[in-house]
Amino acid sequence: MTNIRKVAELAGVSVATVSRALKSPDIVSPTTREKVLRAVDQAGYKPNLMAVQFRSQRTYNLVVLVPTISNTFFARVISGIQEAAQERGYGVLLCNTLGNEKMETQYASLVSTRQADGVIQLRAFNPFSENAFPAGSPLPMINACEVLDDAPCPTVKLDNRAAARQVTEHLIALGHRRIGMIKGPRRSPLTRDRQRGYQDALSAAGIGLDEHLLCPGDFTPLSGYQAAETLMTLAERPTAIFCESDEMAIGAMSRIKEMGLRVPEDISVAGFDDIAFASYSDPPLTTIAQPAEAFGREAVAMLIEVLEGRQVDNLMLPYTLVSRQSTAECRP
Amino acid sequence: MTNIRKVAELAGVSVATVSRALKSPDIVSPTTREKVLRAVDQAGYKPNLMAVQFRSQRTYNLVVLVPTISNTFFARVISGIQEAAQERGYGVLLCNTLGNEKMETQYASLVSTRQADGVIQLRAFNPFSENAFPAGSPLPMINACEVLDDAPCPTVKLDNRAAARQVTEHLIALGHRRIGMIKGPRRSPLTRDRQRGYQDALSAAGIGLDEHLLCPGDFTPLSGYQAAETLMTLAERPTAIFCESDEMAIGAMSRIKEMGLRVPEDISVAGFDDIAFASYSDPPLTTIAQPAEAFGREAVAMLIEVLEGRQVDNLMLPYTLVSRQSTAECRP
DNA sequence: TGATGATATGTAACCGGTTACATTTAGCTT
DNA sequence: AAGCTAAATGTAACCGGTTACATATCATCA
Repeated sequence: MTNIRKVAELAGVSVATVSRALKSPDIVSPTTREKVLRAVDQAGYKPNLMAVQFRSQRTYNLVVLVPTISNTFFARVISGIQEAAQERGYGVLLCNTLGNEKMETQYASLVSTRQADGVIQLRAFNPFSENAFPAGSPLPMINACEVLDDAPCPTVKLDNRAAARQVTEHLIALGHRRIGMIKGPRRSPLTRDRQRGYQDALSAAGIGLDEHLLCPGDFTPLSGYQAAETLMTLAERPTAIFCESDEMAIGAMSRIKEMGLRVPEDISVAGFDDIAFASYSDPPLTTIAQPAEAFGREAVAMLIEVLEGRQVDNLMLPYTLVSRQSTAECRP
Repeated sequence: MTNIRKVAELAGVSVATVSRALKSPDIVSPTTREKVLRAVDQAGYKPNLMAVQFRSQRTYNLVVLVPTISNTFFARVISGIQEAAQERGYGVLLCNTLGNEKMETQYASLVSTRQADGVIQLRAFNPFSENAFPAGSPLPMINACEVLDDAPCPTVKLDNRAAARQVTEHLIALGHRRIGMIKGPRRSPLTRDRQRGYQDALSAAGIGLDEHLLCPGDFTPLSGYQAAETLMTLAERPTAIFCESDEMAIGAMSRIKEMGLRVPEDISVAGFDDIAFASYSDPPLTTIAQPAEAFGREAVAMLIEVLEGRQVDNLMLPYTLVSRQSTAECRP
C-alpha cells in the first residue's frame, strides 16, 4: 500500500512537506511542489481517508433515517439529500428503519461512535437514548418532513394543516359535503395536522364532522385500497375522499373501480405528495405537490450549518394544489 | 471526550486490559472485567469507531451505486441491501449516480480511499479508472441486476432473455401477432437480452420482426407514455405491447387510455418488475415478478464473501410471470 | 558582512484504539 | 520452599495522516 511516507521517500522530502504540498500548495516552493506531485503520480498515491478522518475527527458522512425507502416520496427526498451532500463533499449513510424505533436509536448512535457527523431524520421520532449523541453542544440533527412539535433540533417541513385545508376546500368548492379522509398512522403529528386542516375547512363551510368518514392507513397503496373499501360500504358513503398520500389514493381508486364505480363521476379522489405516478394514474390525480427534493437539499444545508457551529432557523417549504382529473363536481 | 485511557485510569488498569475486557472478555479475570465494565459505564465510554476502523483498515461500509433511487424497483433492491448489510454489521453508503459515469467512478474510488470496503453496482458500467481500486487481489465489487457480459467481478442477475421470451409467448398464446416492445436505453445489455427473448418467441411462432414495433425508452413512466404514442400512431398499430419496466407500462397505459382506447380490450400491455403499483394500476398489470429484495440481499452476501477472501460464483435468480388483467385475447 | 525577518522544510508528537511482546502473578508439583 | 507453567496484565509500537515547533535557507538592508 502506498502511503505518504513512500511518496516522501520517492520525492526526497519529508512527510510533512508532502502533506503540505497536497493540502496547502501555496506554502511550499514551486520546485518542491512539482517534485511531490510527480512522486504522487508515480506511486499512484491516494490519501487514506480513514486516517484523515481519524485525525480530524470528522467523517464527512451524514446518516439519513428513513422509515421506508420504497415509498416514492421518500425516494425523492433522499435524491435531494444525496445530491446536496455530494456537492458539499459529504457521503450519505442510508438507514431504512422500517419504523422500528430501536433501529433508529441504534443508527443515531453512529454519531456518538464517530461513524458519522450528523443525522437527518425523516419522521417524528426522537432517536435519543441517553448516549445516542455526545453530550453538550447543539444536536447534530435535522428533523425533516414529518416533524415533532417539540423537536430538539432544527426542522424543515410543510404547512400540512394549511395544505390539507386547501385540498378540502377544493372538494367543498366542487359541491362535496360528505368527504372521507384516508389518514396516516394514528400517532403521527403529520396526520394530526392534516386532519386539523380538513376539519378547519369543514367547519368554515358549516359541515359537521362525521367520525365514520375518517379511516386510518399507513401510506401504502394496500392500506388505501382497504380503507376505500371501508368507506365505500358505509350506509351513507362519501362523494369524495381526501387521501394523505398519493400511494393510498392510487390504492383507493383501484378498489373504487373494482366496485364498479367511476372516478371522478361517482366519487372524487384527492391525494398528497404528487409522486411521479400521480400524473399517470387513471384518472390523473388531484394532489398537493410537495417539494420533495427541496426537503432533502434544505435538510443537508441546515445540518452542515449546525455542524459548523452556526445557528439555524426552522424552515417551512411551499406547496401547491395540483388540480387534475380525479376530482370533479359533486353529482349525487 | 472519554477515551480508552480515561477508562483505564478510572478502572486502575492499563489501556490494553480495557481493550481486552471489551473485545475478548474471556481472557481477562472476572474481577478485572467487572472493574472495567463499571468504569466504562461510569465514564459513558463508547469506542471511537474511526480509530477502530483506522487500526483495522476496515470500514464496514459498502458503497451502493444506483442509477436512480426514485425508481421503485431499485428502491426495493436497496431495501434488501440495507437489511442484509445491517444484519452483518455493515453500513450502506448510498450513491445516486443518475447514470453519470464520472460520478460512478468517483464513488467507486471511495474504496481506494478507504471510505468503504466494497461496491455493489446496480447497472452495467465498469467504474474503473486506473486507480478506482487498489491493485491486485479480487475486486471488492458485485454487479447486480443489470450486468456486464464480461463483468470483472461476480454478478447476480435474472435470465432476462428467458423472462422476456415467456412474456412474449404469453402474448402470442393470447393470439397477438403484432406485438410492440418498449425497450430500455439503447446500449444496455439488459435491454439487449430482453429484446433477444422477445425475438426468440417471435421466431418460434413464425412471426417476422418489424423494427417499427421497437421503441426505446428510459424506464420512466414519461418515456413509456411517449413511446406508446409512437406505437399507437403507426399505420399498422400493435395489438399488444411488452414494456421492459412496469413504470413504462403505466405511462403507456395512461397514453393509450387518453387516446380513447381500452386496456386490455383494444390492446394488451405487459410490464416487467412487478412493482407495488402494478397491482393497483387500472387494469392491474401482467408482468414479470423480479425478486428485487433478494437481489440486494444476495449481492451483500456475495460481496462480504469476496471481502473475506472467499471465492464466489455468479448467481441467477428466479422470476415468475404474474398474469393480471392488462393482457387478454386478441380481438382485432 | 552580519543582523533581521521571511520563507521553506524537517522532526516528532498526536489522534484512539489494537496487539506483539515482556513482565508479573497465581496455581500447582515435588 | 523452590521450580515450573499457565494465566493475567502491562508496555509500547503501530496504523497514516496533520501540524506545532524547531531548524535551515535565503533575501534584504544597515
